[in-house]
Amino acid sequence: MANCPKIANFQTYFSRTILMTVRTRFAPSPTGYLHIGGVRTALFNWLLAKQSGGQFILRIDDTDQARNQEAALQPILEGFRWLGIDWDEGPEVGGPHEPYFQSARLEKYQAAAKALLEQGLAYRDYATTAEMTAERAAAEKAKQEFVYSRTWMAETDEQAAAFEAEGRAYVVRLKMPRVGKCEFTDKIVGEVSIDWASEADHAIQRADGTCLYHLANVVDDADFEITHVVRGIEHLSNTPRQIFIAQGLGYDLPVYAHIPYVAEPGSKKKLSKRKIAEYLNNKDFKRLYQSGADIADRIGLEIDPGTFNPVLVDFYEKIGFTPEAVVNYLVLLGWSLDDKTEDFTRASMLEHFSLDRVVKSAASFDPQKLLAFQGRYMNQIPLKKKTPRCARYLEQANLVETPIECDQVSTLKQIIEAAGDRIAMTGDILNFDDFWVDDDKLAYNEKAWQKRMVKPENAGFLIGELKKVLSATPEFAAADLETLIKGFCETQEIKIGDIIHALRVSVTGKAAGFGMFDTLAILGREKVVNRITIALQKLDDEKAGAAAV
RNA sequence: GGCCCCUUCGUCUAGUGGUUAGGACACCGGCCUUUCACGCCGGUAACACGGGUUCGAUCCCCGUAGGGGUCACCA
Repeated sequence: MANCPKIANFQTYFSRTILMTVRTRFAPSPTGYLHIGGVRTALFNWLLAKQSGGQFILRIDDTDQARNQEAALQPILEGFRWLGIDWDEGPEVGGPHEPYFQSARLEKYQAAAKALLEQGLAYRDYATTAEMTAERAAAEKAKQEFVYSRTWMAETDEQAAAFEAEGRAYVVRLKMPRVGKCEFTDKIVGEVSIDWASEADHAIQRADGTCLYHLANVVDDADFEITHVVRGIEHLSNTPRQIFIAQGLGYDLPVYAHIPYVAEPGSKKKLSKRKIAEYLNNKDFKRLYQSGADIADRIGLEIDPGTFNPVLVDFYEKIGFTPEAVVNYLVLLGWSLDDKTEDFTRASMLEHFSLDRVVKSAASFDPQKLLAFQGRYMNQIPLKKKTPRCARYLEQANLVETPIECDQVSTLKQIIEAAGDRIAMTGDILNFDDFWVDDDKLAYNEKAWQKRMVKPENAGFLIGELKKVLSATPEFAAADLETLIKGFCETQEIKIGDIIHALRVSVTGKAAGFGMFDTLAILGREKVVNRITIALQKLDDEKAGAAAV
């Protein structure tokens, strides 16, 4: 072979382009929500396929409910688009194996069921639901594994006719082996060995002729030429029966890789979107939720408990997370490259991802770490990109015109620059609403007001004096203001801290914010002076009121 | 309950038959500072337990405990 380069080349070519083309898939049900655990599974699939030039396929598992499917599908597709997880074949993009909706593929499944029936690998079962339930209950009562008696199994047309004469209808069940073991290698779990006998005779076709998940799944995976089935570990116990089906139908088996589920914050239970009320007891989860809820509230977004949920990706999009941050966080949830690398670009993920390094145990969702990634990514986004994103929130909160006006944009840019990493997600721009509200509508933080204005005896006097200086100065840039105010402090023989807190409350109403000189400069002389006047009036009124009592 | 899976700081994880068990987030302390953040410096903190095997086990084997998944005419 060594002296026969042509063949060697051919082999390389052949194995890369034909044998090794990786095709993976993600198969959501159109429920309307994209679960964060599901996204991670999809991401792993996507990475695995794309890193070697393969294809990632989106298939819609809607064998059960066909109603209102289009509406329920959109949020899922939008979520993937937002995250930059694109699909080579599937809804809206089509592909060579259309259709990609299971509801439209029934004939294929029925043909497969028929083939299994003909080979004696499946049978018509005429048991009623009640009879089946009774057998199951008996097994449970005896604390034994349920093994169907096959009393109502029909393997010949004569038997079938006899049951039908009794008015019975049939489902098609797999005739599972009852001896030996099903053995297969899982890329993550390792060697798996399960007794065939522990596999029930699972139904693959309903009485109404429609087919069930396991059959549809196997048929589609083969039809779509899926090479790697990467899915949640909850499917591990489904694998033997799917192998049984695939072998019965003469398919090549895909590579299986069962990844552990994403667990709840602070527990090892599977993360579930329904348990949000419970998760809200977790202080980190609550904080994440609350910061989102605050933003949603300010932009007038209706908080639908069904969708506004940190377990769903929708949530992050709505409050201004960066998709790259979410993806980076998720890729490290159950996978790592080495002992230190944490920041991954899409390219480096593609370069380094491998199933071999997927962790075997479940990983808890950690809102704090997600937030940390988000903060880091946000910092790297250039001002030019941040500005329009932030503007959207101001518009939605009616703090600026829609669309935002030109001079407002330049103010916004200054705010974003001055705020720096205080804006961790785009929606945080709403924390700086004080720049946009009318002077007489400014809300004052009561605690700060009391502490900085009311309690210090000379606060009013100092602010009054400062107002005179600020009114008179020709320059109003941050650097000039710093010199001016420091000079003012020297004149008054006070420390800068003695005036600046009172000043901040007076002009922003808040206890904290970014640099004071920046704040003044952005606000501009007119607003600053005006707000000080209003604040001093408020102080006077309150003192007069207090004296009267 | 049957079957299957998992177990390293609070969390995500790295790691090896001999390491001061590494990193990140969080937390605590300090510095910086007009507040809040950031940043910088430092710190606390883990191999579930019990038996083996071995000169030596976090690492290999067995068991125990704990946690979890799954047992549909759902997907």
